[in-house]
Order: sequence, then C-alpha cells, then structure tokens
Amino acid sequence: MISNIRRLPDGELEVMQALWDCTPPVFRSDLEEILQKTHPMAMTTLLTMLTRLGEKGFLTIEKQGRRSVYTPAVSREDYQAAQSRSFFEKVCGGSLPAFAAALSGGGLTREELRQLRELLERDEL
Amino acid sequence: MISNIRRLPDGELEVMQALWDCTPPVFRSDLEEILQKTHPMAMTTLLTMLTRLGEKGFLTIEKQGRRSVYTPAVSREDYQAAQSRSFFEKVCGGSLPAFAAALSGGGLTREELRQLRELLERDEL
DNA sequence: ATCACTCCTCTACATTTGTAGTAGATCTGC
DNA sequence: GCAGATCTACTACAAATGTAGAGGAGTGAT
Repeated sequence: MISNIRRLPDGELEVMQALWDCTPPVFRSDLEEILQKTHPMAMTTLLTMLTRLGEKGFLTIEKQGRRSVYTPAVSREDYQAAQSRSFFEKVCGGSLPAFAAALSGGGLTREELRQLRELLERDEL
Repeated sequence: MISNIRRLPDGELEVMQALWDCTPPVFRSDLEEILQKTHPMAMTTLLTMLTRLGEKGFLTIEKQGRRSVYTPAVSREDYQAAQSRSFFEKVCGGSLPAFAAALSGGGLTREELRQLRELLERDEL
C-alpha cells in the first residue's frame, strides 16, 4: 500500500534520491559521491541518515565484509505516488480544481504544463 | 515570489487551512470550531501554533479589545503553487515524466486523473 | 606485531514541531 | 467592586531532524 509510506524529512529524502540513482550494490562511498554535488555533508552525518532510513524501513543494510551495502526497500515510484497523493490531500484539501490551479498558477511553467498534459494523455489512453 | 514560501509542518498547515476557510475577521473561536472536526487540539496548542505562524510571517495578529484577530499574510493559492513547485523539484527531481507517473501510478484515481486532465486543458487554453 | 587507514556505531547537541499547563489580564453579572 | 469566566502570553517538555565528533574494529603494508 503506497498510502502507508510516510513522508521523509528533506535530508533523508536526498539520501534516498541518491540511493535510487545508484546501480546496486551500493556502498556508502557511492552515495557520498552523488551527494557531494547536491547536498554535501560529513560522512558521519550520512551514516546517521542511513541508519535512520533503515530504522524507518526505507532501506536495508547488509554487511559485506566490513562495509555495508544499502538497498532500497521502498521504490522511488511508490514513494512519489504516495507523496503526490498526500500532497493532493493535505495541501490541496483533496480538491482537483485547487490542484490544477496550483500547477497552472505558478507551480509549473507554461511549457512544463504543456508537457505534463501531453504525458497525462499518453499515460491514460 | 511564491518560491520563498517555506513548507509548513502538518499541524501549522491545518491551522492555516482553517484560517483560509474563514471569512474575516477571524477569531480564535472560529478556528477552534473548524479544527474540532479535522484535528482537535487544546486551546493553548492552537494559540501556540498561531503565534508560530505569526513569527513565520504566514499571518498577522491584531488585538481587537482583549481578543486577537488573525489574518492570512500568505494566500492559500500562493502557498499551494509554491508547494507544488517544491514537490515537483524535491520529490520528482524536476522530472515531468516522473511527476506524471506519480499521478497516474497511484497518486490519483483514474477518475481523478480524467478530471485533472480536463481542468488543465481548460486552464491552459 | 604494529602503524596508518578506513569504515561504522554510539553519543551528543541545537533546532523544530506537537502538545499543553500556568498564570496574568480583562470582562461581566450582580 | 468582587467572583467567575474568558482570553492570551509564557513556560515546559518529549520526539524528530540536521549535523557531526569520538572511538572501536577490521585491513594492508612494513
């Protein structure tokens, strides 16, 4: 059930994004490299976040020798779907007109809107 | 600039939603009544949130006699637009295909998707 | 065996958030 | 003008979050 996926705080989400971007098996160093560009942090900070993500069930941690291998336990697609639902409900109050207005009224550019419409047509046919 | 609007924690957002739902002038009792249904909390909890929202610039507090009048300083529309942008960027990594997939892949129901497409067509013509 | 290096676990601490009690100020009915 | 009701400001505290240091344990070179 995607509805059971809780919202991650910003920092942890960035770590998950990095994890989702990697090809398994993923080691700490892989994540560190990706995060260097988007959100630099001390190595121990990264490790703290990984531990917390493990406790929350977003990833699994397995030892391979002295190193740990981090594997997503929630897919990026499921997370995005769950969070878009929750955004729709909590921020837009479950109102589609409000959601549409948020997107066309500043959330997306004119060009992005055009592309979104196109993508939605395609997906839904 | 809608881009400068920071994300509110869930509790404070619920209070703002109640505030946006009211017709001015809005007193604490008006908010209390609305929140009773969605998110009951002690009166002092509500006051704490209102104070914090004031500090964050989301509303203004004026004394009218011994009572306070609360007025939104950020419109619901601006907040929704800003947060939808930020959702698009932080959760979907700025990828429209990802965003569209999140919506069609579980974020919205089939029927909601149909309506959203319709609304977007209309808005954008 | 030992030194240097690497990797992770534990601990720590400030800030933010959710929640609410206490107390002081102000009406209001009598 | 006093008692009770009402309203807000101040204070408090636990949990979550962002950030990172200290230290122990494994590994490789000498």
